[in-house]
Amino acid sequence: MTDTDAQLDAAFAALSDPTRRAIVTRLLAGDCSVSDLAAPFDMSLPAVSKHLAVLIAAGVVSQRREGRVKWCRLNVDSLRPAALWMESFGSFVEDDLDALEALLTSEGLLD
Amino acid sequence: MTDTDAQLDAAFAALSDPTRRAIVTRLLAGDCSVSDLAAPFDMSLPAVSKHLAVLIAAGVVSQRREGRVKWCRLNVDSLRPAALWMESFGSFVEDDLDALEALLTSEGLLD
DNA sequence: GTTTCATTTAACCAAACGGTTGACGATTCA
DNA sequence: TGAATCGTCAACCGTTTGGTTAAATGAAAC
Repeated sequence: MTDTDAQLDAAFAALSDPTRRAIVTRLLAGDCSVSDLAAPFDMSLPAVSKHLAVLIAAGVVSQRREGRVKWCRLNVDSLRPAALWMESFGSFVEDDLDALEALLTSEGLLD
Repeated sequence: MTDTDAQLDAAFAALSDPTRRAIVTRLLAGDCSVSDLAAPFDMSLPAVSKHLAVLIAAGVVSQRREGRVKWCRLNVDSLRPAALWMESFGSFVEDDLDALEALLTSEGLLD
C-alpha cells in the first residue's frame, strides 16, 4: 500500500464518524480548546480526546499548547488529497469546470 | 444521528479502505463481474465479496444478475453528498472555479 | 441429473474501534 | 505549598472490521 493510500485511508476514516465531522465543522468557525470542543457532545472527555487523536493522526487537526489549555486548529489542506480523489472519480464539480474550460477554449482564451 | 449523517458515515467509511477504493476505480472503467473485480487482489473471493457488500450497503455499488454472473455497477451519485460535504468545508475546487469565473468575468464572457 | 462455474453465507479469528472509569502530569491560582 | 483545572494515559469492555476456510446456493452446461 502506498503512502498516498495510507493518507487517503486516514482522511476518509477520520471523516467516517459524525462526532469527528462535527469537530471539523466546529473548527471551521475558528480555533477551539479541547474542553470547549467536547462540551456539545454527550460523551466523556477522554472519548473526545481519542477522536481528536484520530484527527491529529490523519493530519486534519493540529494542536498548540498555551498554558494549560490546548488549542485545536483545522488543517484544511490535509483533506485536499481526499477531495481530489473524489473529484477525479466523481467529477461532480469537474462537470462545471469542464463546461467552463470548454467555453474558455471556444473563446480562444485557452490553448 | 440524522439520516444524512448515516449516509456520510457509510460513504466515508466505504472509501477508507484501499481495496474498496481500487474497486471503485476499476468500476469507473465500466461494469464488471465479481470474479473479474476480485482477480487483481491478493485475497480470497469471499473477502472481496465482503468489501463489495460494504460498498453496496453504502449505495456506492449496485449489482444486477445476468445468468450466473453478477455485474457490478458504480453508482456515481451516491458519493455526491460526501463530495459536497468536503467541498462545503474545504472549497478546494471552488477555488479553481472562482479563478475561472473571475477570468470569464474579466473577459466579459460572464455578467 | 450430475457436474461445473459464480457468488454468497457461516463460522471463526485477531486486531481495531468507540466508549467507559480512574489515575496521572502539567499548569495556574490562592 | 496546596488545591483546582485542562487534558491525556491506562486498563477494560463490547462491537465491528478485515481476513481466513469450508459449506451452501443459483444457474448453466453436459
